Amino acid sequence: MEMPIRVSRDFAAIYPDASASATECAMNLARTGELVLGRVALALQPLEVSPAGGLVLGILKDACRPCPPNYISERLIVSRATVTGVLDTLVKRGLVRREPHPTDRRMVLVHLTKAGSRMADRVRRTVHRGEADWMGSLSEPERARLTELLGKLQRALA
Amino acid sequence: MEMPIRVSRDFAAIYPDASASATECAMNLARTGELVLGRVALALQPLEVSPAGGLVLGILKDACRPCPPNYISERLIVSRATVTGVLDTLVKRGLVRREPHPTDRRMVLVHLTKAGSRMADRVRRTVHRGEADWMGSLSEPERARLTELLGKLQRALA
DNA sequence: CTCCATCAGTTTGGGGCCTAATTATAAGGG
DNA sequence: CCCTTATAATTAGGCCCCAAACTGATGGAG
Repeated sequence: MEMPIRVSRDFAAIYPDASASATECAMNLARTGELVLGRVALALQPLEVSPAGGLVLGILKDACRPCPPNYISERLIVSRATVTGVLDTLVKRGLVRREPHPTDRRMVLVHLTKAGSRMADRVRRTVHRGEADWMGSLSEPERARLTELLGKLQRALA
Repeated sequence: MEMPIRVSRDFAAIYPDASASATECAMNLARTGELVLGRVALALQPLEVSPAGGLVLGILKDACRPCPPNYISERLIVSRATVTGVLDTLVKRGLVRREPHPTDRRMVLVHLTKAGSRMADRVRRTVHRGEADWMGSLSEPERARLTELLGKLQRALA
């Protein structure tokens, strides 16, 4: 497996209105993103929490108070339907509790349980330790440059 | 929404054995990868093919001959069970056909239909056009640098 | 006050992805 | 030749993700 992924030599001839450098960036971004997510999922496996579940716990922990699913959906940049599902599994694990909103009966407030609060901390520590570990192949200036380039791209993609 | 994603100022104090630059890279890699995949999925929507399905068609097209699912699974870096599912939907769309292997009865050979072959071409053209489009925010040297950094990281992550 | 557009959350249905277990076949050692 | 091990594909069960449809509840226009 070659790394990074490269397009074939005659790419430009086959796809005249494409750009080899753009295609290489895109393929490598997708690949690297998946590798990163895979590492995170692996690190979280012993905690029995999914990456999405871990992110939700973090959002609730940061908020310091119960939040409606709607708020979580916006922070996670994910549909409300997805949040419903993630919350279901967190509730099953006893990390989170759904309670009715005191005044607006359309809403639900998601509470972090004691166990959920502890788990949020463990998740963060575990994930960040892993990141520091496998990012060792890039120097500090390289990391800064990478983050900068990704930011530029994100502004174009969002 | 800030771009790129940045960690809070007191990150180092909260997570002593983590690295702020590593965490920022990881979060932005995950985010950017998802944005890229989202763009690809959006571009392919009119063709009624999923990104995974498009990749499978491309692999079969490149091979120039029928392939066993096992081969597709290795090229796609995805489990065989997943390939079974993707092939099911491609079969439903009439883009692909399963036939028994002539000598080894454990195996199946996946054939590209005429429609599948045409679709493989359309998918590639569509995706590459999109890439050239939204990668416009990065100059050629920036793209080269980004691909290089991603390659370095991939070697550490694989 | 009544109706209706809007909003929150869930449900439904459809993919994609995984691991583990299952079924069938193949191939090698005794 | 038989038995064990390995291999190919599928199935089962679970999570993540989405769009669209549905259910209540809210709140403003008339």
